Amino acid sequence: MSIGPKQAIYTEFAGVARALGHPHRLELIEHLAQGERAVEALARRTGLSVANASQHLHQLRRAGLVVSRRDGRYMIYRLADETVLTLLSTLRRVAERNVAEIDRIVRSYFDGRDGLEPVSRKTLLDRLQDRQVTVLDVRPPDEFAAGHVPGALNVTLETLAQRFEELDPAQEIVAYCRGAYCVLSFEAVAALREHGFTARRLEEGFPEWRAAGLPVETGLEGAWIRQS
Amino acid sequence: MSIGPKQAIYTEFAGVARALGHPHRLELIEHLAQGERAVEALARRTGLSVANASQHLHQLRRAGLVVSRRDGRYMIYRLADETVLTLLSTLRRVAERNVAEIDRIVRSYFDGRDGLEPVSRKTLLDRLQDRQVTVLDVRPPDEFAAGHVPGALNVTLETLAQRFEELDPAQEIVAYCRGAYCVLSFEAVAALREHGFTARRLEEGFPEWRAAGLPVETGLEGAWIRQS
DNA sequence: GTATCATTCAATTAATTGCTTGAATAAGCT
DNA sequence: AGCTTATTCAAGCAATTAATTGAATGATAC
Repeated sequence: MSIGPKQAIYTEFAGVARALGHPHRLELIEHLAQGERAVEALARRTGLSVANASQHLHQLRRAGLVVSRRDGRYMIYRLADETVLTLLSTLRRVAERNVAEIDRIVRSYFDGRDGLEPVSRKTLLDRLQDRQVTVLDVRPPDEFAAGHVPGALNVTLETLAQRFEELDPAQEIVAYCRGAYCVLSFEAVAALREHGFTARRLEEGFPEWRAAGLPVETGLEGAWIRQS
Repeated sequence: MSIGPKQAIYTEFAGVARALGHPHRLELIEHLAQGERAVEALARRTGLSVANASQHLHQLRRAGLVVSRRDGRYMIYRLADETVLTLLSTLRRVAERNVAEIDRIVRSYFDGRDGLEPVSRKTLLDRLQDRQVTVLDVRPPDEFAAGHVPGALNVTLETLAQRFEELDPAQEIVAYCRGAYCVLSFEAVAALREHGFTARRLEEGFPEWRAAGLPVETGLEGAWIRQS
């Protein structure tokens, strides 16, 4: 029995959805959202074996969500285009809204660490222009160097813990990292609050900031510490 | 080994994506986008066995994409909320843009039947207000009755073929049905063009029209035929 | 050429998915 | 109560998927 064109097209749509249907692949996409990466780097950062990462990347490529090119002996993967991020963000919104389990996980892991609403991109942009805020970027230095919110300080949880006194207690602090569910920004906010700072998280991560066309700064200038 | 909160949340996201990862479930959602339906009605319209449809609906419900309530001996399913349609629409956009196979299918099945760009919702709305257009709704009468583009005529391909002479050849015709890939609207446009009419498809279906907050008319008044 | 490194391929295993079939619930009708 | 209808459950089978392992390919460095 042959299928009609609608079924054929829906099969392709389903193929794309399936490609998003594994946590490891979502995490690979999260890393690719920071910039293009080779297989081994992705495997290391996600904790997957290289062969396993390679196979997941193939599935993403077959679905058209990522593309690859060879550079010497490295195979460089990157997201196919910016609509992939939009799709992921929509998936997140629908899931947060309709899956009770997500709310439960967020509460049990993060509650008490972040009782306040996260800061929206627009709010942060406004405060940034008035220099009313200190921004912390909790990602690894190479991702920070490839692009970050202008004026942001790049810190690890360790360096942060050692250098609280260098931060201005009068100024609100906003922390962000790769995406909405980065544990690091939750931890940073929790640590800051314990020390009496006013701290909140940015609602999403840096890829969404850049995708929204907001200003981006590159380089390692603000690694630590540039007080505004 | 235990997994962190991010992995746990990504597992939930992946679950939602997986629920969209089967053509039958996408088709079930397409029908549910027209309005709430009982299991047997969905099974009949999609050509699935009742047990099979029931199981697919359970998966959609587990993922939070649909909800159900009992009404007498019927179990009525409906989309969880309007964000589900947004997600589907985003999935469509990403897939159309990045999956070469979809372009191939569209060409081989539909090309020659629709060389022209489809009409956007906004364009149709403008022309509607100037009464410059005849709108055809190619869906079954019950879906038409539950809501349609104001002034649209509800036709089947059969009735259309018999009553070309009742249409005004001077006026452009726009046809639509459930979604972007409804074969019926392609067929209707093809038939109309063969008879010398200027006909195009609406870019998407009625659910997207309604979701965009555009005017909706209900009832069977325009079943056939109300010349403007 | 040989050695080395990054990636992919191929084979295997365990787990999951999709579908069918027939029985079990659940609600309404007479 | 008994009958009918709508839906779900449970068992079973074929097909697919995820992950591991070790071998094979492709490219650079010596």
